[in-house]
Amino acid sequence: MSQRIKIKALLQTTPAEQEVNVKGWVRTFRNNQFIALNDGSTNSNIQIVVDFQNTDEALLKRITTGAALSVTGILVASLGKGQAVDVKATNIEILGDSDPEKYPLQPKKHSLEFLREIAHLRFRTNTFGAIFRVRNSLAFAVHRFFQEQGFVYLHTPVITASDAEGAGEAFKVTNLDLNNLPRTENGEIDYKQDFFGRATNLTVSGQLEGELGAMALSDIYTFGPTFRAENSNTTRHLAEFWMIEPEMAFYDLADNMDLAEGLLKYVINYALEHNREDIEFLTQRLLDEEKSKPQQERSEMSLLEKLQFCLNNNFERLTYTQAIDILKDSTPNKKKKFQYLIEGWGADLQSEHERYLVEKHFKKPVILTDYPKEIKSFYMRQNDDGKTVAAMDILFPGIGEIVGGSQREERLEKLEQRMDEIGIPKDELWWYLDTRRFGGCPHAGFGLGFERLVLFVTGMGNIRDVIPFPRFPKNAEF
RNA sequence: UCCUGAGUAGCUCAGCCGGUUAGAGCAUCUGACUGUUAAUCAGAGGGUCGCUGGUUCGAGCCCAGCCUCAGGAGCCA
Repeated sequence: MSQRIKIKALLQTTPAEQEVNVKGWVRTFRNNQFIALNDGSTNSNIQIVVDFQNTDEALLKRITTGAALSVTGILVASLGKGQAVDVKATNIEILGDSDPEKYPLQPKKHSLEFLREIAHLRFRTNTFGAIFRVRNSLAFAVHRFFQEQGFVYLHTPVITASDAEGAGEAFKVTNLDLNNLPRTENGEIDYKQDFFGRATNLTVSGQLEGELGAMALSDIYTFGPTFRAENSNTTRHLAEFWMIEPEMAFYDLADNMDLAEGLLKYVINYALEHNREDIEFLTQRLLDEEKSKPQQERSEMSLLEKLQFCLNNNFERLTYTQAIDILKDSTPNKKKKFQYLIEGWGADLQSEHERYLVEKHFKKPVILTDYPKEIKSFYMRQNDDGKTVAAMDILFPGIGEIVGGSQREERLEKLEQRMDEIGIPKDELWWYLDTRRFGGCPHAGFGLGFERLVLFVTGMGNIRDVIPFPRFPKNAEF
């Protein structure tokens, strides 16, 4: 028997009456004669032609939507119009039956909400097949980008003890008997008796540990899961998500921005080159979806055009102060259309303001820099004006903040002074401060939310649809 | 967590002013057809109307609480 060939390769093979073997899952079985078989290597199916008059009827009955088959047959030019080649089956083996009365996927359009409830099977749809092949390419491209530039992939811990980073609510990690918690004399939980001898949690960011690596290896990046116990119920947040966090010694803020912009363009370009078919499918999916919307709500560019536009244009770089000036003079601010009106310098920007800048004013990705220190983290380098820090946020259309980064404060005194002001315990972060004591140097880094990147490249609207098994409040199924 | 909307067949949805036996399309099953492209044609089966309580002679429909989902906001990546 012939060796199995994947459908992606088979579809590119010239038919010459050769025998082939394909394995995959039935998408549809039409007319008792035509099987659309898919193995996930591509969204396209191979059409299997069954000689139903000379095939056992019991076998035909078992060729149902979702069943796993091994088909051996002859590769021929198709007589039909929908495809170039067919496999004329000579032997069909049912590897796994699929009860059609119970199998939830039908050969029809399903809502994303329904598919989210059957996340274990949604990979078998065209949309999710495309999404997860694109996600795979983007992940691979991230590694390639950094590896090509000599960055070291550093694994930072998933379990951490520091609760001092201020990056959001953390999930507690404990081994204690929750029904019988040991208490101290004051009645507090006695974590000394816990597994690590202290309170621990799942990491909310690998940045601080990443900086330690950069202070020896020069350029490092992390790429791993991150956890936030925030009760966030939005299309842009997950309780478990993947983050890419590079840290670079001897980089300033401008170097940092160049790297981030370069990374985003590199990985988008990689996906366009390697997942053209999937991105074209997702582009069409979006166009079909928008047909039901009124004209004014439809996007000006298709997904494909948006991605290409992103590659061919420089991201707009401006300071927070410049952004405030633009927003203050903007029509929605003057006409009081913003829910939060921009009155002056110092206010945090709301989603509506970021959207205005990115989607209405500049109509391209925007990098905002030099925010007021009050609204940013303690580790960001203070600028000479005494008011702002060397921070940068990259804002993408439809997504909002996709990257958040900064030049890090390398001056021990300035860092300690800021920690005191905000009330961050210096003793807990003694190891972090040590890097400023022993050979501290200018350095910078950023965090890129991987799912937000996948959201942008696939054109999907809900972050829960671009990670295989999303974790969010009230949901940890699968 | 807050605001808004939704929850009726496996899926997508309709259901009038509270009134008799809750409907459609698709899917499924049975049969016909056999080069189909979400095949087509004919027929059949399929319901705890999210849950709990209340109002009423009578509730899918009204009221209260809860649960879940979606969109927006906050937190952020």
